[in-house]
Amino acid sequence: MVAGRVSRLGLVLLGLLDREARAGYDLVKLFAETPMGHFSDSPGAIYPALKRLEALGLVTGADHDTDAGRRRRVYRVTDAGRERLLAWLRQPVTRAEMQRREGELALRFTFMDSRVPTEIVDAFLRSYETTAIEVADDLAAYLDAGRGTEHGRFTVDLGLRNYRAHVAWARDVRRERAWTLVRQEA
Amino acid sequence: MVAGRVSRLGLVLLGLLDREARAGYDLVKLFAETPMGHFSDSPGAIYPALKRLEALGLVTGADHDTDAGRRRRVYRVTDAGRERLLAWLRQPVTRAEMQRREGELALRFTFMDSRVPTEIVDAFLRSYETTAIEVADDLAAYLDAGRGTEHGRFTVDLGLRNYRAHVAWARDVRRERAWTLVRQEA
DNA sequence: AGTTACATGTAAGACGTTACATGATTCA
DNA sequence: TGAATCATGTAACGTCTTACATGTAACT
Repeated sequence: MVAGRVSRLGLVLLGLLDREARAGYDLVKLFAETPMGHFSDSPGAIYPALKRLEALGLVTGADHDTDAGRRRRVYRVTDAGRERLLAWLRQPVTRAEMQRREGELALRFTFMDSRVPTEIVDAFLRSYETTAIEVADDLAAYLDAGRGTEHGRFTVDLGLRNYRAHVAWARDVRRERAWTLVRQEA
Repeated sequence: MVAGRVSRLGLVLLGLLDREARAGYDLVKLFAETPMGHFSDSPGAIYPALKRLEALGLVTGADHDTDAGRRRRVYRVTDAGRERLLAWLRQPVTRAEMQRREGELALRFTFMDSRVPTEIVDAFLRSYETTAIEVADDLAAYLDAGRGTEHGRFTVDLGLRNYRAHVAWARDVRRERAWTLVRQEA
């Protein structure tokens, strides 16, 4: 295990690079275009993040000269980087994480493709669903208790609706996965 | 208008202090207990933020000695602070804001209590609903276009469900507001 | 007497935002 | 030739996180 923290942006970059080797500029464009968990599409964030990943030995950058002599530094994930990425994906779903950083969990799911063992994905979705249920129950209890201001309660209600959507999502994805697994076996 | 940026945490503190004068410790506890848009309940964030607000002249802190000689620095919002808070609440709802910082908008609604003119609250909810519809439509279009990986599409689907919940929420809140207004007139 | 809760703060470090700088290439 | 795009970076700045420090008061 490599020492040193990796920021959320770093982990996302790791996930993207694991799929396909890319240059920093490609990633900048990618963030600007895709409607994902909204990250800084600013080079001032991405280039330093890539350098940090390289310093930790999680990615390696190689200067490729394109057809036209333009320099491009293409990064690819190392074995240690792949390990680190998997460690991130494998992390259990906690309430703290779900409440603190909405979207980071979904992001993890995004990177759980064919390389990740099915059991890990299943475990993720199961714990995602149960955790979302817990959080939703908490919010519902808060509303039942009748605390907070009127608008504060409305805001909590919005959170509650969101978590219910999370629950339904996890359930639906699991269902769809079960369905495709059955089809594959047939 | 006071110059100088105010962080999101700063704005939240401003909103809370506008309601009721409090000491830093009260705010620390508040964040630790309430299930709101998840902020750092760490003193290392809150105390400096209060000092920044004070330096900008948006709040004033006064040392009160409690019954028992324990020192407590109680902060209250100044006129300039109230102005700044209102300016924040009045800001139009933009797509960028909705996509970048989920929850900040809901936070704004939380602080729109009786002091805020009804028209502003109505305008907020209306633009909130239309903006959420726009964003949801975008995500739906992305899914229709069939781009992205399988799991990436699932993640976008989660986002879509969330935005649909936002739309429904805004609609319901508006409806309920209309209802209570009718009751008040009767 | 020792632990918990009250209450305020500082210091180090990491990270992201914004803005700027640089230079090559392609296209009008 | 000039503008837009490609492509990589740096510097300043503010803010949050984590961890630590300090001291009082209440409870057991």
